[in-house]
Amino acid sequence: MGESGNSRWQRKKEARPSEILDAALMLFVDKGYRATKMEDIAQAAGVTKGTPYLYFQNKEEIFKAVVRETIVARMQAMSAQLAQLHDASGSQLLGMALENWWIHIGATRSAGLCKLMAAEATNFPELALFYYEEVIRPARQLLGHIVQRGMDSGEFRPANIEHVIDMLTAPMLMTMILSHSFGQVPGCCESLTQDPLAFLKTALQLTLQGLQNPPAPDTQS
Amino acid sequence: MGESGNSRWQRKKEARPSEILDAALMLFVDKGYRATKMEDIAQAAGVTKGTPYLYFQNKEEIFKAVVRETIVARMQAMSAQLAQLHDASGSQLLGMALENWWIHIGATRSAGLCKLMAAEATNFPELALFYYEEVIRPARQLLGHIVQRGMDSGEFRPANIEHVIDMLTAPMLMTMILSHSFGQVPGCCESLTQDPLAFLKTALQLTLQGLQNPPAPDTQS
DNA sequence: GCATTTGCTGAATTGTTATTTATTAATTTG
DNA sequence: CAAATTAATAAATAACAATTCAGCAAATGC
Repeated sequence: MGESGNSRWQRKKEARPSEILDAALMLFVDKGYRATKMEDIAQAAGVTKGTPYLYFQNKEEIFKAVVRETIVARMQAMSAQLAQLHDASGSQLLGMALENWWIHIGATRSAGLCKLMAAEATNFPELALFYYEEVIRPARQLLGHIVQRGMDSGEFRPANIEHVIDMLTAPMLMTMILSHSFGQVPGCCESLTQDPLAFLKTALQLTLQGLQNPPAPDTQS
Repeated sequence: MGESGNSRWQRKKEARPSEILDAALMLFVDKGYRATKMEDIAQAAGVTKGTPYLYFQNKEEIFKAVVRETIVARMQAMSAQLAQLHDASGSQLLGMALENWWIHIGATRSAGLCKLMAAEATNFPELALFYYEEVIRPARQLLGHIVQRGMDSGEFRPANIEHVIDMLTAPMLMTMILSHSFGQVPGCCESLTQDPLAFLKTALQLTLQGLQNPPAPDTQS
């Protein structure tokens, strides 16, 4: 098997797609969708310009494949895992859901894809729709089910479900977005939470505290 | 004075800069920084490609001017206004600060600039630094002072100031970002808060409730 | 080894866009 | 009203980047 520098290239039909997707993930997270050049992806994957087009229709399909292989796959695993726990309380389930999201997505490269989509949704509406259907809707649905069941069982007091989902979601989203935007720029770092997980836990506690049944009359109907 | 269609163009040395900035604001909010073409700005301002270069060095300077004329100017006004109120409680001040931000920035086109900066910070680090110094740092400092004073006076219990700022900020940021990303894409709208101000008020109540002095031991030191 | 297949290359094509600058024409001035 | 001034134009420049495709060379089979 030829070493690097020996023959001009290697034939690797099987390995190419995942090599290309790995390279693409890295670059998309680093530079965003538009700013990532096909040639850069090719080079990072150890091939030349034309090769990615032998395995994927175009840049857009590469992006979709990356999202499927990372975020969608992990979401499904998390979802299945939570579905097992029929005896856990709503608070416990929400805590697990958010902590899992943080561990498997928020704290990984994939979080960069979440930021990327918020960043470029308007310029690439087809990608936005894809991401909405595959990621945002299922994720919100999962949280919504947990909250709804908690309200039905009397664990949580009645409240606007969408607002509750937004509240559970906002700290996570902000953390993912900031750490992949200003957090990457030298000189802007001061404003970044040094310990994201601690912040997320605090935020969750606060929201759950306000959601618990007895207290004050404030959340919308 | 020639009407439109009469002579090929009008000379308006005084009015040009603001016409150009108005057009630029609209387009930046709509398409983002990179995707906004100088020629589009020119056309929207009723001039041709070359003209903006007579009044501004380049695209970057146009963007900075837009941010100064909108967000920075309004922040200074809000800041000055809050500085007057020496008798208000911390909760009141925070409520006013966030509601003002929503009214004067969050609910206006300017919110699109906030989203834009989060979106493109990594590709345009110089702009990111400018925005950080002119907007993010002052805004966080203002909130930080209010929270600090509230903690000193005993109104708020001790907590990690940066975390509190993040918590106050996250719902606002998320609302501004989502409404200018997925919120603009037909088909993604379902997930958007229909009544952002109601959501923001709910979120603030919840955070203040957790910050008030007596209760449970949860926020970090 | 030789012929065939096919993974891969890289030059060419097509399209985009920030910025410069020579030129044009509205306005001003004397 | 004819110079002089200068706001504005628009063509040219200089990149850059997605995608295509004719041809090359690594595998494979015989």
